Amino acid sequence: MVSIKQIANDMGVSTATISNALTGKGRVSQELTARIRTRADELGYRPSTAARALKTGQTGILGLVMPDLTNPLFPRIAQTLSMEADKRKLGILIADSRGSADEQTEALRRLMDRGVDGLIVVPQKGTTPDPVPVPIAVLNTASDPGNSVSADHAGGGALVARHILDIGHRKLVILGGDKVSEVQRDRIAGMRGALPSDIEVDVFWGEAGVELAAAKVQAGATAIMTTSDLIALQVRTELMRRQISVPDQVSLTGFDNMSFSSIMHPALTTVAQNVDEIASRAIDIISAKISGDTPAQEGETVPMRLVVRQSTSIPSQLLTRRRPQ
Amino acid sequence: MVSIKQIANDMGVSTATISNALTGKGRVSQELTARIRTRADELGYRPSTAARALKTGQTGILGLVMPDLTNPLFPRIAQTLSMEADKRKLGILIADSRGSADEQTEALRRLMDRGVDGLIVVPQKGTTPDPVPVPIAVLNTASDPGNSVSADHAGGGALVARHILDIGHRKLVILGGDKVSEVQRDRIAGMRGALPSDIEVDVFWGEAGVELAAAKVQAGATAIMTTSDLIALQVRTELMRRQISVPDQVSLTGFDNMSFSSIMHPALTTVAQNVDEIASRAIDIISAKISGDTPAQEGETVPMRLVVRQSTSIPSQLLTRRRPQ
DNA sequence: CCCCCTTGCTTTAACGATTAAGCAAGTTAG
DNA sequence: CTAACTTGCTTAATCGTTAAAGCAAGGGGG
Repeated sequence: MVSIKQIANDMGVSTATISNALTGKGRVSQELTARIRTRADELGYRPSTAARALKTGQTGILGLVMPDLTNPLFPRIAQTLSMEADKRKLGILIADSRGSADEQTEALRRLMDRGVDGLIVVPQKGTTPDPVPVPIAVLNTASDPGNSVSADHAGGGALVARHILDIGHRKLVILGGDKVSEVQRDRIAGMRGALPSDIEVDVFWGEAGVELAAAKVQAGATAIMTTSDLIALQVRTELMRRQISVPDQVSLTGFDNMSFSSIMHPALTTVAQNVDEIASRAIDIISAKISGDTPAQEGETVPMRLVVRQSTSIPSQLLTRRRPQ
Repeated sequence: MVSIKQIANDMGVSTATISNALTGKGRVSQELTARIRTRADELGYRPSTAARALKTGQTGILGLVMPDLTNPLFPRIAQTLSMEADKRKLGILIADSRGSADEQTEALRRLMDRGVDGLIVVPQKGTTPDPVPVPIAVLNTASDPGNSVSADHAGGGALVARHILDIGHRKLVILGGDKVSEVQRDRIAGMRGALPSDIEVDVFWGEAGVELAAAKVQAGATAIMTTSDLIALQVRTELMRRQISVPDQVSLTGFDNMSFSSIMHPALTTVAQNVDEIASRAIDIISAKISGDTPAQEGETVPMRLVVRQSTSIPSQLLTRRRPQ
């Protein structure tokens, strides 16, 4: 590995001048700067991040903590984050907070020990990450007071609920996955908030809820809104078992626009997060905090987008009533 | 941040002794070592990875390069890798080689610049990562001469083909996603290798292949084997459009046992990778290489596992022929 | 003509750890 | 009793970079 010292010897100048020329700081003549740059390239000089980190106290590394790396959203977040980080010459060190809040604390500690300049944390459901001595951006949901940026989950819930109302459904089921998740609670709160009080609606949770929801359809409900595409797919399978057709007999919606939701049958109406925008803002926020600025937009949410596909349609009663006319 | 120097001053000994006591090297009395350890804990001492990296030339960081972080397998690889790495006190820096071979080279360079001790690379389809001056483990497939560890994709193909044969299918379709992918080519080679020569089989590729495969079913084929659950789901949707039922009229198989394959309808017969084992071996190999040892098992494959679900069954001709008896 | 400022470079001291070499005291062997 | 070794510590150099401070030479203002 060629160091600044070797370039200095090679060119007969001091290491300080090399450093100044390469970083653009200090005072070095244009001509010498150019020569140094050229020579450094020729020699294949690559600055030692370790030395730089030691001297400046900055590693140029961001820590990313996720509750479960197998979360289907993780890849998309990781990818956008990684691109945005590249642009700013930052690296991304990942850590899995696997299941527990304790593991989350452990993960934070490990990343801190590695000297990360900042942290991006998607908290465990129902937890608040411990305070840390480095800048942190929290990706959760608006109702979390520590939230730095997130999708407007409540708004997304409202979007899908209004869609279901608009096409004529009046007897609905809402199905959530995990009551502990603030995100899912916000989604459901958004749905409920968009429904007038004369709409009949049941809310179920978890695995057991899948059957309850299907049963409710047999008792007259015409639409099931879930908080996740994965749950929607499960419901779809249960409905199939009971020979209830989607969307003819019941409309079905998901959340998050996962890979399979456009290719399953029927293609699933869902609500998409603008993951790019969220990741990009997260990096903006954390970068600003690292530079000591007050980040603009901290705490704001990013609108969600309704993706209407074939799993939702006008309730069959309306159709049959309409047809005779 | 408390440094070794401060502990040294605090306790009236030299920094070398602190370092020796804490790392277990050199010669320090048991008693003093214990005292130093205690005091270091009290003061909340955390070694500076930057200083250590600078002096020793080792960062304790592994680079993970994937062709597409949104690849559904990525989360599982990342998670297991991250757990195994934790055990060995290693960190994982991620990089996306987004699409092109050039980007892959770029990603490698970025990670190298950060001083990673080793690299784990899932190469871009049809490419070989450039040679790098650090230990590298390649996760691809057996037919890649540079492969360090991977699932036995050909073996997996053979497993699923034999299953289809066993239950009585004689006219088959194989459907691949991308001809450029060595992984998919190996899977298909494995399928074909397991089929006797009197079996009728067509091989199609890509988007267009989905319709061709469905058409072939209408022309008498009774089973479709795909190289990915995602493709299988697409086929399933196309079959539904043509009112061909799975598995009554045609059996369908996927690959990779993705999140949705157990909950779609019908639940998909597929072939699962032992991702844990692969990730764990990858870390073993890279760790061995970093320590200068020759890794055991390099180049070996990990067996795949057939997961039989409802999407495959005895061909209907056999059933109808059998029933009258 | 002298003082002061600017420019362009060098000197020097860090950052926090590791590690080879050194040294004093105590131990063992012959 | 002395030479040689062991034990337990210290000294000092080093990894590669940055940055404050210093200094010589040239230029401009009064």
